[in-house]
Amino acid sequence: MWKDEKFIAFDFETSGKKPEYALQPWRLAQGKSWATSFVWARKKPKGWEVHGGLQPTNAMMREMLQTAIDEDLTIVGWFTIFDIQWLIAYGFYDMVMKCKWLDGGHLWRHYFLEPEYDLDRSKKKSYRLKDCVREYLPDEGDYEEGIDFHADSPEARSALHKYNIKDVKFTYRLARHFYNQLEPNQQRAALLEAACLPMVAKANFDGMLVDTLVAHELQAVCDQVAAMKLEELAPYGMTEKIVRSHKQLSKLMFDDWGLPVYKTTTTKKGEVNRSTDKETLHELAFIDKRAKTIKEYREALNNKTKFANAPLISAEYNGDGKTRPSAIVFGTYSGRMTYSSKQGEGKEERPIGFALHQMVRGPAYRSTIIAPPGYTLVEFDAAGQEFKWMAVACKDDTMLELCQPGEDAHSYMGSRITHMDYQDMIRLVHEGDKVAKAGRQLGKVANLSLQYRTSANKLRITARVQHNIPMDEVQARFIHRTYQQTYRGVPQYWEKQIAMTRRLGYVETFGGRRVQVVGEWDGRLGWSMGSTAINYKIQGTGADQKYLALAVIRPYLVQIGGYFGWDLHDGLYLYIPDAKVQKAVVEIGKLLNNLPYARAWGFTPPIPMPWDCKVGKSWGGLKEWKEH
DNA sequence: CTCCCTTGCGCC
DNA sequence: AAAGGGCGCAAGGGAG
Repeated sequence: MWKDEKFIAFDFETSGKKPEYALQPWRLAQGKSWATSFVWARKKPKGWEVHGGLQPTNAMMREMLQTAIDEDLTIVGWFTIFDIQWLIAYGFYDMVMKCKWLDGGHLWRHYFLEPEYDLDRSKKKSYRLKDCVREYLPDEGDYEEGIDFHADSPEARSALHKYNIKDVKFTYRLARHFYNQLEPNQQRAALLEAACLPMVAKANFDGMLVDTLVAHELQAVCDQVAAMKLEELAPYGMTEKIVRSHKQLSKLMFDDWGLPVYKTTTTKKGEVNRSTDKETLHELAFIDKRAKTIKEYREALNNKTKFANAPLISAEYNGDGKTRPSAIVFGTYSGRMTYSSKQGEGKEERPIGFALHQMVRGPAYRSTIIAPPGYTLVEFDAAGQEFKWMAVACKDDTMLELCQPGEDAHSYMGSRITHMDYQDMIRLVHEGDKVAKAGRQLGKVANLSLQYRTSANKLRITARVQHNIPMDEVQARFIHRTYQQTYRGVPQYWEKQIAMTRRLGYVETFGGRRVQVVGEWDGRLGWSMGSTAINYKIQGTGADQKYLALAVIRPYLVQIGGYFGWDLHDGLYLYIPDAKVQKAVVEIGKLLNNLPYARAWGFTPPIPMPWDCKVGKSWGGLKEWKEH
C-alpha cells in the first residue's frame, strides 16, 4: 500500500522564446527555453506541504532532490520523463540518478489498460493528466481553462503557479489511487518499469549524435538510386509524382501498361482499390521487370525522407547537431517503448527526431548515428527473445530443449522441413554448405512466422516477399503442418491461453503486467481478442524483461559514467566511456545473463536467457563482441 | 489552407 | 471463410 510519508509529487511549467520551445528542455542551454514555475508537495496528516515557486531557482530543485535522497522518498510526476529532463537541464543529473521515480500516467495505464482492437475506434485513449482529472475527479472541472503559459503579467504568473500546484496535487492523488488499485504483482511490475525513468529522461535530453557527412552521402546515394530507377521507367510514363501516389501508380500500371490486377482492397466507403503494395510488385516482377524497378524506386524515395533527411533536419532544428527521437515508456499496450520523431500536432508539428524504431537495417542507414566523442556504443540483445518466452509459456519439450546452449532451433526446424538429419545440418551449415544454409533459412522463417496463428498462405507471402524464397501453396501448407507437429505445445498454448483469458478477463505476463481483454469472444473481434491473449503474454514479458534489465544495470552504468542510449524492443543500446568498454561489457553481460527473475517476478524461467553483445563507434558499425 | 482518411511500409 | 501482434510515419486525395 501507498504510504504518504514515502511519496512526493512534482511538476514544472515552462516557456521559451517560441511557445514550442517550452517542450524542449535542451534549449535551456541555448537560452531559448526555461522553467516558469516549479512545485513539489507532500501530504502530511494535517494537510498539504507545498514547496517551490515562480521563476524557480536551483535551490528549490536541490531541496526537493535532497529531501527525497535523505528521506528515501519516491518522486511522482505525470509523464515524469519530461519533468526529469528539466532537472537534468538545470544540472542535477547526479542527484536525479540517486532518486526513485514514479509516473502517475503509467500507473493509470497499468490499472486501466485495454488494447485497441476496434479499428473504428481510431481515436486512441489519451492519458494526459487533464483527461484523468476529468474522468476521475469530475468536480474539479476544466481547471486548465484560461491559463496562459507564456504571459508575463503578475496576474497571469500567479494563476500559472496556482495551476502548477493543482497539477501536483492531482498527480499525487491520482497516482496514489491507481497504485492502490493494482494487485501486488502489478505494483511490482510498475515499480520495476519506473526504474528506467531517469535513464530515459537523460537519453531524450541528450539525443543522438548525427554524422552529418555520412547522412549527406546517404542522401546522395538515395538520389542516385532514385534517378537511375526513374531513368529506366520514364520512357513508360513514370514520374516521381506518380510513384508517390498509389492511385496514380495503379492507373499507370493497370490501365496504361495493362498489367494484370494482382489483388484489390475495399475501403470503408466501398471503393475498390487495385493494390500497388510490395507483395503486388514482387509478384508482378515475374511477368514484368518494371515492377521490381518501381519497388526499388519507391523504396529509395521513402527511405531518403525518413532516414536520411529526418536525422539531418532534426539535428539542424534542435540546434545542437543532435537528433531526438522521443522515447515513450509504455508506449504500446504490451509495455514496449515507442519513439516519436515529432513534437506537437498538425501545423504545430516540430521535427525533433526520426522514426528510430523503423530505421532500415544495415550499415548504410544506421551509420548516420554515432556515439559521442569519448564513448563507445554497446548493444545488448536478448537472443531469440520471443522464441524463448514462447517455449517457456507453452512448455513444449522440443522448444525448451532447443533453448539450451549449443542447440540451433532454426537448423532443427530446417532439418524437419527438408528431411535432413539435425546434426548433419548444423555441421553442413557450419561448413558453409549452400543447400543446408537454405534449409536453415526455411527453418528460421518458419520459427519466426508461425509462432503465432499465421496461416500457411501468409507464410508463403512472407517467405516470397520478405525473404525472396520461392514457395508455393503446397510447400507452405507442408511447412505450416510440420511446425505444428514439431512444437505440439504451441497450438495447445493458443487454446489454453484463450480459454484462460476468457475466464479471467485479462492476460498476465510473467512479470505481472496485465491487459484487460473483455468483449464478445464469438463476435466480430473474437479473433483479435484471441490474438491478444496469445501474443501479449510473450511480447509483454519481453517488455518486462527489458525493464528489469534496465533496473539492474542502472547502478553499474552510473558507477562507470555510462548512459542508456535507446531501445529497440529486444535490444538495449548503451554509451560506455571508451576506457571502460572492455570491463563494462563483461560486467554488464554478467548482470544481464543472470537477471534476478525470481526475486523480481516470483518466477524462474527454466531455460537460460542469454544476451548477445555488439560494440562499435556507430550504430551501423557494431561488431560482435567476443571474450578473449 | 488545414484536417482527416486511406494506403503502404519500416522495425521488432 | 479466414484471420499473427505491436507501433509511427509519409504521402496523396478529398472534405470543408
